[in-house]
Amino acid sequence: MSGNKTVPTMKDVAREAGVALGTVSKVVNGIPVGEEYRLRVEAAIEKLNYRVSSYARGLRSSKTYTIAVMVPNLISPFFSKLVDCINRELSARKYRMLFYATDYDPAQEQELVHLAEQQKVDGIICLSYNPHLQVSPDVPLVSIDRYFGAQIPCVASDNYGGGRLAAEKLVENGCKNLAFLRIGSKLTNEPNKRKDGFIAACEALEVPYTLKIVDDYTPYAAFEEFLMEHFGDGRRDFDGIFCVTDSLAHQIRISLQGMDVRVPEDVQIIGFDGVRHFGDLELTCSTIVQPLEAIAANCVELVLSPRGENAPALICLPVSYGWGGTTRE
Amino acid sequence: MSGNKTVPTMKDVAREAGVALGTVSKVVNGIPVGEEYRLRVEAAIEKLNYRVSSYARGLRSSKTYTIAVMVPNLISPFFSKLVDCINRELSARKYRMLFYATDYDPAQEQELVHLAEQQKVDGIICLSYNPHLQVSPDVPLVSIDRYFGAQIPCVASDNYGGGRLAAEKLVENGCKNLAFLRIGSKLTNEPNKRKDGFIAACEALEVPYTLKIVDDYTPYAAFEEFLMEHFGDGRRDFDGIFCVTDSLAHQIRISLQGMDVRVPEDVQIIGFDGVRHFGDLELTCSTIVQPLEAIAANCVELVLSPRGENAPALICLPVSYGWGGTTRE
DNA sequence: TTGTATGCGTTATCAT
DNA sequence: ATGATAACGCATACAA
Repeated sequence: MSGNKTVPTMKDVAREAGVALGTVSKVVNGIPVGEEYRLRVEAAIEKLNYRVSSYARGLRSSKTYTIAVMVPNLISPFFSKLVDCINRELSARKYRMLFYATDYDPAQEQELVHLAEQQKVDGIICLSYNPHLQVSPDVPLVSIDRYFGAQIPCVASDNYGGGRLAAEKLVENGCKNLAFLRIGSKLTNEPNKRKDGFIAACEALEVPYTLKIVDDYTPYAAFEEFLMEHFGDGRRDFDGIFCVTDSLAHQIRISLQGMDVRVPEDVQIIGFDGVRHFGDLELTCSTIVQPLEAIAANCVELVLSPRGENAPALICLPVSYGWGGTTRE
Repeated sequence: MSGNKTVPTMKDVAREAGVALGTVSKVVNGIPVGEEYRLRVEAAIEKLNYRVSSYARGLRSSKTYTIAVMVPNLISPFFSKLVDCINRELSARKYRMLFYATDYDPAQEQELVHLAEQQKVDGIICLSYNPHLQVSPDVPLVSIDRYFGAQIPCVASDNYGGGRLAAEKLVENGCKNLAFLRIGSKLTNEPNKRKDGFIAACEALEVPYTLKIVDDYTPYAAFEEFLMEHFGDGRRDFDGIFCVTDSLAHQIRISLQGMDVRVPEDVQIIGFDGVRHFGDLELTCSTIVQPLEAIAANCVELVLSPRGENAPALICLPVSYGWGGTTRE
């Protein structure tokens, strides 16, 4: 016992094992070394309970095994499950996750990117709402759901296909008059394509449709009015509604039930995301399910792989329909 | 332009500003320095877009402004909201969050503690299911919901009071026959006190009660059987049920409705946690709400404050009742 | 194959 | 108040 109560360093291990510093480093990094030496070093490491300092290592080799992950928050079940999946994917590869929440604030997003750079992470995975995000070219960045340009890979669900699928399912279930309800950022991002796909399918199927689209700052009451207008006094203007998210679908369903409109008997509703009650129970509504595991896997794969020349600029992953009680069948 | 494409270092800033290295360091760290010099340094920092390397800083001063946070997963809305709150609290203090999910695996929890130590974090906040967690004494650790002993501060809700409150509310709402349903780890942890408080209140109020307690590995079907036994064939053995979590309350409600038992007309249900639909909409059931913001604030406060002699060993935070549709009133 | 020495970017301790 | 210099713990090129 040295009697010194400081945390052991590589030098301590070397002294304990009676070998040179470099030898310890090699053992720690899995570089071949004499069997005899290796055992001595391993024993010393065990005895001293030694751990490499990732700060010293990061300083020296600027490889930190850390990825920064940035989403608006962890309260929304969609985001939190996404981060959960990314974390699993990173853990499996022995990477650590530095987490940042942005609260949809572009300035904070920018700030966090800087923080992440300062932290010298090996890469950044972000779901950003800042269209002008400035990112230093020497830290790999992968974007989810927002296309920044060819130099920044973007991973997203097949939002367009999801919109089509929603319309097709509703029609297949007998709907004759459809509506698309959307609340969210006006910025061009991948989820906007949900509407495009929906419209395309409606037109292909020659089914009439109505759009109700409002921005983030519009109170939900705008939808209440819309519903009152089309379902008040026994009116049943629509028999199929596609909502841009499961969250909106949930709220619409509550509102309709408050108006004595039956779901799914009078109106069928399809949401988007695939959110489940308590994260892993039933779907909260019939929905277009986003493949979160696949999205996460692709993000991690992209952010860790050296930015090859032939790196894809946009990866679009297939969605699927999931029944959750708000449609027939 | 130096033409050098490497990231700028403090030395570069010093050269650019025509001052010494130490001066730059002082400016960066807010240590008083001549006005003239400060401006020159700040200009150089701006021009070169310089960022301190937290790895070099961590190596030198072993202060990393990073806290490791460890919970079983981010899928459960309770955990994800908890982590969201902790993250907010850390961000406000300019701390970063290193996130780890454990999947309830004790071995993995231990592994992650080691990783966190290696990472040389300034502290660890964890919600652990490993009763034998070994943690090095020189990294501050704060535990949520599990009391490890006087040397490790624990932050928890007033689970006992919550159990009492649940029973009292049910009785206040007219219930005559209560049941407590629990699924979860058998390990002694703070949430176990929910049952104790419930029982205490039932006995004080002289209301009959029944317990149905199973462990994590029991399939949910055990509860189906229990319900069939007490509510099948028109039986109504209980008119008030206290479930150990909102998640269980949700499942019980679904099962009961499938048996044509009306909630809350025939049976009132109270859960525990305060989980909301989509994180911020209505409560998923009538429930005992845990003060997550307060829990997070206390954890962060404790983990960052030097382990004083008079540091509390257990902080118990008040819960409240929230109506969520599964009780009358 | 093993040991030695240098430097990564900072901070802190000295002289100046 | 400012400038030079020595660590911090590790990886690696180089010498033995």
